[in-house]
Amino acid sequence: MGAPKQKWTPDEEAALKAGVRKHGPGKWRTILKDPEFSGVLNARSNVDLKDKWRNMSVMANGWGSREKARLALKRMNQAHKQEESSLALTTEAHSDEEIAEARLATTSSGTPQIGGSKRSIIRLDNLIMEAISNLKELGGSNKTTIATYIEDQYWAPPNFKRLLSAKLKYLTATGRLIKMKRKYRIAPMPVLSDRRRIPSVPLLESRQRISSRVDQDDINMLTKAQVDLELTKMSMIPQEAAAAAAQAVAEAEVAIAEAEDASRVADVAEAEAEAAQAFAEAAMKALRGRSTPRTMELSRVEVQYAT
DNA sequence: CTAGGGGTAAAT
DNA sequence: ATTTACCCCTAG
Repeated sequence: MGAPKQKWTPDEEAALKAGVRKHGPGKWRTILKDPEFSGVLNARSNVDLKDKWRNMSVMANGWGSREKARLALKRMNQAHKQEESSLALTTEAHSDEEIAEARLATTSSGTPQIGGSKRSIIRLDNLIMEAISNLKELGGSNKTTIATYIEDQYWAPPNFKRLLSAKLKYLTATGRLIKMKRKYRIAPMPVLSDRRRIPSVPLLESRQRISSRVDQDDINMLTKAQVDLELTKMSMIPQEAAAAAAQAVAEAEVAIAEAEDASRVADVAEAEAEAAQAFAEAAMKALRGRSTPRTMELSRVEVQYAT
């Protein structure tokens, strides 16, 4: 019964992801036949692909379709304050007997190991790290290369270049990236385990007594590309995300602009947090418009200076 | 063939 | 105990 097990290799996951990106979710058979992926996925069946995709989605979204069905929701977020006050995200009434709990769980798979209780969100950080390490360029990669990688690997918001710049700058300032000549390399991780011989990493130096808004959950950066999962869940997120993303992106843009202007790294970090969220949300809904009409208007006109 | 609902069992 | 991977089955 059960099955001996056979963990999915990163390659397979990558192939699956790529396949879905190319053919869209649900075309398992097609993906499997695609000579591009058949090499790696020849050991998997179409059903396996489906199941795997399901698992990935569940992880990433928290509500693929399975867990939500009727099983306990255990403990979930609890620190969602006021968030949807600006946009009336009416949970939509699908006129169903089913629970319409299809809201955007700000939870993500990060599993808030930190008591910070900040809204854990997808971080552009990981995307950048992944880009650099995947590019494997000796001496590092420059901004353009990184941008290109991320852009055609995922979906990038219109102001992505700017976000990336701010982000790169921030990462460099905090010592997580090393900038040499025009290239960025990943700094040797200080490691969160024990080991006091921390390399000469300037770590925090620019955050003097920043308000408590910015906390670092950045020490996260796992080896696995968790980001993949995040962006991989692109099923059909409610269009609610469109509006939210549009606004978030706009706000983040403004915030970053201001922060850059004031040369305050800390604020960039904060702005980045929101930008990352916007990025992720936008990515989810834009990656594949399968059943979603492109009616999403990214009106960035309703910017509100809130900070 | 695919989506999903249900399982079992191995890994962690 | 939870996750993860595989299987099975049924309705479209």
